[in-house]
Amino acid sequence: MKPEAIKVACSNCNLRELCMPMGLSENDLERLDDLVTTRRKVKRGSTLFSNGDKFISLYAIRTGFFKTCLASEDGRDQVTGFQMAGEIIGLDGIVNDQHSCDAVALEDAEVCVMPFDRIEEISREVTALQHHVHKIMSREIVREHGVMLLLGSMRAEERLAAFLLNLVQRLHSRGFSQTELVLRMTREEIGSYLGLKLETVSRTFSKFVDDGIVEVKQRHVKILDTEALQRMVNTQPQCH
Amino acid sequence: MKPEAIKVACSNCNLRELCMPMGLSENDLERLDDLVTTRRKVKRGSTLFSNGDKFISLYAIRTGFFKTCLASEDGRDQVTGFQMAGEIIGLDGIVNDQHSCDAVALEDAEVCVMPFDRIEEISREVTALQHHVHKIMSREIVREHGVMLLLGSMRAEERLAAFLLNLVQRLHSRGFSQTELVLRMTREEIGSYLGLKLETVSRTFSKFVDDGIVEVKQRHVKILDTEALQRMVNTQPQCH
DNA sequence: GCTTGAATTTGACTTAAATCAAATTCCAGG
DNA sequence: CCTGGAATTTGATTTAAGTCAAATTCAAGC
Repeated sequence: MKPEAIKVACSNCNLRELCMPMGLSENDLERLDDLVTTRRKVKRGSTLFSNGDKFISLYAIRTGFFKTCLASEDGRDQVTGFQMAGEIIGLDGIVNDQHSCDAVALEDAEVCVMPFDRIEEISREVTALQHHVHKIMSREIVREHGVMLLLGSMRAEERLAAFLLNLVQRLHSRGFSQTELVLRMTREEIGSYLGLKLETVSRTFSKFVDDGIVEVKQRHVKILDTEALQRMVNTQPQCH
Repeated sequence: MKPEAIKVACSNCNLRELCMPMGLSENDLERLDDLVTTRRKVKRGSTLFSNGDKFISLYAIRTGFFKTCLASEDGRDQVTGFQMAGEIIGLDGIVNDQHSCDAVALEDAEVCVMPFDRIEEISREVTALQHHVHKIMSREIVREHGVMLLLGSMRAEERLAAFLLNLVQRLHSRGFSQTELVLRMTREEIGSYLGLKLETVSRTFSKFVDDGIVEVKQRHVKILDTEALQRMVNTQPQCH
């Protein structure tokens, strides 16, 4: 059987509660199955879409891990987010009918391709989907507000603490450990996301290790003191 | 005649091309007039909505100037954006049915109140509106990407240059000067948005004045050398 | 199992921006 | 018109993070 022939069905996808609206009728669920036309595999290191590409579809990540990044002409580079299974990628393309960032797979990945005109079409009929799409976009806006807070007002340690907590929290809601994780990205990519140089990221990891807050073995991180990380994020740098 | 009795009509609002979809039939235009239930005046310094408020409506700014800001419990504060006439505010509230930031008027303002359930209802019937809503949200996502780039990788001068260029550009598209503007916000608010302290903002303004790039008289700014500002933003700090 | 280049860590030093402090300017309200 | 508090500017100093450099570890491909 050729890969394309495999029946793609959201209705029995195990990520449904992550990427699809809940509490739908049988009938609505069937309509949603029409959303995904195909699946697409993306090899580690290659791009799902690039800045300037025509925008046609949103993508639901089935497996794998992505980064999205902005690269301005002059060589400035900014990772704008890391996305994992169940998350939706490509929203940046809607405004101008073309993507405005690159989506790069940080490990072999597979995505569900959802043509946006279909999303809009079915949204008009299935209210729950319509609302869900709005929520997904709003969630992304709120997430970015959080990143702005991080970049605009936190110190290096606080940024890395917030980053680690965010990652484990998302992994945990996908059934993984609350305390252990494998980083899919380099120190440089973490740095780009957090507005820090890779050396600073490395040093901050080392400091956390010294303080007994985490164990780090390469990309393996074990969090020993979650509360210490939370205190860092929630506590305003002491005003003496 | 009581204020509420004034007929609210998007169909002949002079901001239509800014906040509403283009190229609608007569019929569709009439439907859109149902979007705005009331208008609301917001005095300078008071809030349109606050973090935690129940989310009911989006707001189209008719007149005035707003800032949106995040205030975490610990006193950290981050201005996430400045909004002017024709822009839509409140998108952050959709995900969790409550607002996650404060919207504060920086000058006396008036907004069109658009209950979100109506927006969704009419979106189902008027395709152009549906698509327009998606574009507005996507635009906000892309704008925030730009802010992340700014906060994550630019130096103070570059940030302020980008900020000024963005402001005049938006003002210009509303019919104002390309070179002169009145800042509606304090140095501290600019600093919060740009991830800088107010002293740094002030110093950077002074430097621009010394360099003959702008004239600054309090909140009045006259841009003398737009290209110099653009070069700052577009040029990666020299790698020697 | 080597080898080679990439990723990471660590150290020494520099620097941009923060901090602290004081002077000045500007309005808004009496 | 005056006055007091907020906003802004400017200076002196400190500091967190960046830069440059070198050593080390790791992992992929031969």
